[in-house]
Amino acid sequence: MKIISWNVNSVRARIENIKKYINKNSPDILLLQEIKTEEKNFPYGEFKDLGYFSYVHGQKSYNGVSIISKKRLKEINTSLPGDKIKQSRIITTKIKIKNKNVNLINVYVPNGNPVDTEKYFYKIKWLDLLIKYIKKIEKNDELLIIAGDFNIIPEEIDVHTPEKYLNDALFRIEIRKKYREIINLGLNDIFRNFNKKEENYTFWDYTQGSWQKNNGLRIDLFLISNFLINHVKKVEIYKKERGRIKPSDHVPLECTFI
DNA sequence: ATGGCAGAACATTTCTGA
Repeated sequence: MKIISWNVNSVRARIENIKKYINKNSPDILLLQEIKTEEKNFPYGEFKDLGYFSYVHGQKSYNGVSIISKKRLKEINTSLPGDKIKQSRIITTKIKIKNKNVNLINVYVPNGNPVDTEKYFYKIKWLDLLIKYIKKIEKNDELLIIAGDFNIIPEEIDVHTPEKYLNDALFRIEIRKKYREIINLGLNDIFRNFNKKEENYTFWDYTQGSWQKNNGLRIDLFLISNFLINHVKKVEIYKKERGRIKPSDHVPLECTFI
């Protein structure tokens, strides 16, 4: 089963690229972030024509997440318990892997810049609530796949110029500590189980020729429960998507389960 | 150097993003 995570930076602006990607790669489930539209304007028909069901947590202009799936899904949830701001940043469902129930969580974590502003404090709060949510699921002995745009650079090798990001909301020590808290709950940045090398990025800024210079960031991640590690066949960053006409600034991250 | 580019909308300007 191939699950992919992709911050598309507007599902409507990206629809032709997404359709081409689906036709070529045939993922079972797509976790999309930054769809930038409300449900009423979501291109349900385009996905239906390709044989997919769409589950959407939309918002006008900003944010928005969705799950696109070949199979019909159940138990869709679109809220992060305790979040009072209610931006559209999470959508979850339950799937089966190796006959076990797995909570599949699609996230678009707040960016948090500029630091020490309301936006930054919201990011901290949101991560705290996510940690609580994970703990609750684990208390019930259930498995987890959390994927999406984390807006966190896990380590120095995940950014082209770490020294420039020391006081950035994506890389500040305080934020990386929150990230470590999540990892310490028994989750694994599964891309790193397959690839330890630097310069593996999932995002390149539109400006300053970042793509041409490979000035990227690795901020899109699959975090999975320990039990699931042995059931992952492959994890790949589908980098070529960034070189297309009218690309998103993020590329798909693919995780294939046996 | 807070710019650069891209997308959406109360749209020819402002906001958000990372």
